[in-house]
Amino acid sequence: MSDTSELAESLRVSFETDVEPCLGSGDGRAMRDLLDRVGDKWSLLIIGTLRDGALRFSELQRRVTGISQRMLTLKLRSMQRDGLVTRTAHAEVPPRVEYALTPMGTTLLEPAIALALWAVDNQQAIAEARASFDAA
Amino acid sequence: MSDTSELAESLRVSFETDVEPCLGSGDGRAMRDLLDRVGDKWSLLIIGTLRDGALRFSELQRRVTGISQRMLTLKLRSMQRDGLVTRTAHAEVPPRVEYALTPMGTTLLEPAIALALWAVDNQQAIAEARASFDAA
DNA sequence: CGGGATCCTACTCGATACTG
DNA sequence: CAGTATCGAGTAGGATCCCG
Repeated sequence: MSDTSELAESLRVSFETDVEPCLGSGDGRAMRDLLDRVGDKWSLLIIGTLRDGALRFSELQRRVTGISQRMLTLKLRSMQRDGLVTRTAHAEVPPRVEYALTPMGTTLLEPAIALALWAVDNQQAIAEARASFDAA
Repeated sequence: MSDTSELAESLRVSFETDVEPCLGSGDGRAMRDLLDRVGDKWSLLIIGTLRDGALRFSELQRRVTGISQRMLTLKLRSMQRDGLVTRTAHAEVPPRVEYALTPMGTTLLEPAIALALWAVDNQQAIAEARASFDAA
């Protein structure tokens, strides 16, 4: 596990000019916008599911366990609007619609994976912290 | 900008065993837990604000623009429970309470910064994608 | 100063039913 | 198959007042 200083050092030049106004103090517009978009229950899971290539609507719904038809529609529409996914409708019977990540959507995959790894690495520590906190 | 394959390659060993069940298909328990914790409107902004060291409650509220007293209290309590921040109350008059990141909270800073940088880098592209989508 | 207790609103999300 | 439409419950989050 590398500590934060390594990354922080490599990012020092851009850190104060770019991150300061968005992650830390101030209004954090960019960060808040991002969280409004993909900080919800499903968006990152959908993006993760699309990482291997295009999928049709029903296949997507089968893989993202528990998502309702409605939410899948809504989230896909929103992500399409933001330029994160493409929607390709094939004029056939029965209809076939495929969704895929755009180049920009793919670049989001990188920090998303980093976050997912953190989640996996620390989920047990968090559970323990929780338990000991609740004991008091 | 590096594409995703570089990181994906360096993480290949753990990717399928660790990320697969959480970011992509399946129930995505770890990822969902993480989003439930820090995927809200304020948590990551608070963590970002604490990156330079301990701050008192009122100072925190002044820096995280727009947060209500209530939400700051709630989020800090939740993050303390999860072992992400520490709360130190000094027995003085007037009372002084300081919050700081735990080591685990600091490690979360790393992927959080990566995400913040992505947000900054892509906010304009997203705004443009939105505009052109709405035009149709 | 650093909260706790309440009240209230707006929006999210799920379930269900219907359609091209 | 891939949606759209509608309803209803739950909840995040803001405003306000009070307390040690």
